Amino acid sequence: MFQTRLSENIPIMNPSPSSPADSEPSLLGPKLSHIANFGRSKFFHAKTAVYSQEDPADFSYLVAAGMVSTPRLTSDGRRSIGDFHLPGAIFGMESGNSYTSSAEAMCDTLVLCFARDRLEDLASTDRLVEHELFNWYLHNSNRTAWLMLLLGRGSAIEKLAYFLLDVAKRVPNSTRLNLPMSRTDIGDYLGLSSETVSRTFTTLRQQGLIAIDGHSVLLLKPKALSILAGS
Amino acid sequence: MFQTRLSENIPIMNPSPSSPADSEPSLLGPKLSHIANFGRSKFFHAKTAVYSQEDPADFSYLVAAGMVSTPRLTSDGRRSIGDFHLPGAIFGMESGNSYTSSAEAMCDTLVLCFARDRLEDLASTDRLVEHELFNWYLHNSNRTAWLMLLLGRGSAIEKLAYFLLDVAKRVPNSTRLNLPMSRTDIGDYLGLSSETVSRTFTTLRQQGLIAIDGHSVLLLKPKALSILAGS
DNA sequence: CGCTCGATTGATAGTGATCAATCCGAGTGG
DNA sequence: CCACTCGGATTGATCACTATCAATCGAGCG
Repeated sequence: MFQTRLSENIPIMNPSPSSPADSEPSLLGPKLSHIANFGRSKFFHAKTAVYSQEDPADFSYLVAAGMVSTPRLTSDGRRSIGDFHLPGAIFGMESGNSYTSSAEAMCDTLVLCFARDRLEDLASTDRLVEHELFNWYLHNSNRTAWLMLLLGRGSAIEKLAYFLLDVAKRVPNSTRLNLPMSRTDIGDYLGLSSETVSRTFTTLRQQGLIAIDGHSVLLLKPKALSILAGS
Repeated sequence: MFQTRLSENIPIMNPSPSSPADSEPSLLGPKLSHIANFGRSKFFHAKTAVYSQEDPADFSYLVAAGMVSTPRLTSDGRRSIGDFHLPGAIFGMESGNSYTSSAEAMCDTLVLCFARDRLEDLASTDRLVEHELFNWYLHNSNRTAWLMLLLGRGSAIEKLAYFLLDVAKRVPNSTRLNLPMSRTDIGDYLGLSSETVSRTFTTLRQQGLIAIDGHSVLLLKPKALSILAGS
């Protein structure tokens, strides 16, 4: 039984609604609802690993509820988080035979699991699967392009403003965000030290743009934040 | 006639060799040789635009010879180059209806051109096309993940060492690289100012790792460079 | 020959990393 | 129920790196 307390404010993905294939792309990104039909659900407690870097990449995953991060370690000990995957996001697809990052549940998390060869077969035979996957990748490459600009050129405050708005965009109806990850995790995502993340949060709080209560962040002035974020 | 002087040392893509579909992925990345059969060739002189940011994204492109950069401008005037596309690379695929970056030929460049709807039809009907496209995207998301780590955490010298090796990896048999782009372009790719790029080049030269002659760079100690790049 | 644009080099300042010292909250055991 | 502990968060002080401003150089070109 999966009756575990899921992190509040992390919405459950709407379970495979019979929506038409070419529904307009929502703010949450292209839906993977058709693909979802073929997954096997699997539950992970907070702070447990879904898989580890270098493991054979035999499965891909779709987040149904919760949050998964994909941290990557370099030989010299530096750490980078590829993304924080929210409900509706797919992760764990690799071009090589082993995972190039690990994946861990940030909070209690439910995922759908796909055997790699089976998903490849599906994509070859089921046009809808292929379509959803490809749309997802196109959408994501767009997101990462802006993130790269931010990583290379953005200041700490711009990075954090962007981060908050980006998360807000991906969870529906929410100016109150639950951020179960640590400051270090956010820093490893944005290319900042945990101290700078902390300092920048307080700056935003002092400017009245956000309110912080533990791991819950209230966006008080989203418009001002989006000006800071530069779009 | 396209008998124009192409930038030296920028190799022509091997024109659709009748290699099997599942040939091992080379260092240059997955081949798009099957897709190439369906493109219409088009030539661009150095420093001319293939398309502009905001234009309707009706075509995708495959580089046959030369080099194309995809710079992106923010509302506040900052600039970021998504990638330098070398022979064999595909660019201009968008999830939305308009290009989110522009594209310009760095040197005299030959591309193959694909109408968007036609390529989508092809991907739906031709399994090989779908396979090549998807492999290409998986391969690329891997590359961008490492680039993001570099952008967020790397020092100027690490970034430049990585950049040189990355280009070298994508052109065959070459420790002598032709870099037709400006220092500013390299900086906008790596998140550095043009001055820092220049200074870092001289540092690498003074350390005997590279030799510079105009826009041609000779990699004298690739091994030392790869240690610097951290992989 | 002189113009122009990019590259290089120099000097300075700003931003964020780093090192270090509390602080806080949750979990633990008495 | 309360002291204790431990990991993460916050705040402070300092330093290194790179952006920025500025000057010079050099090559290509009219």
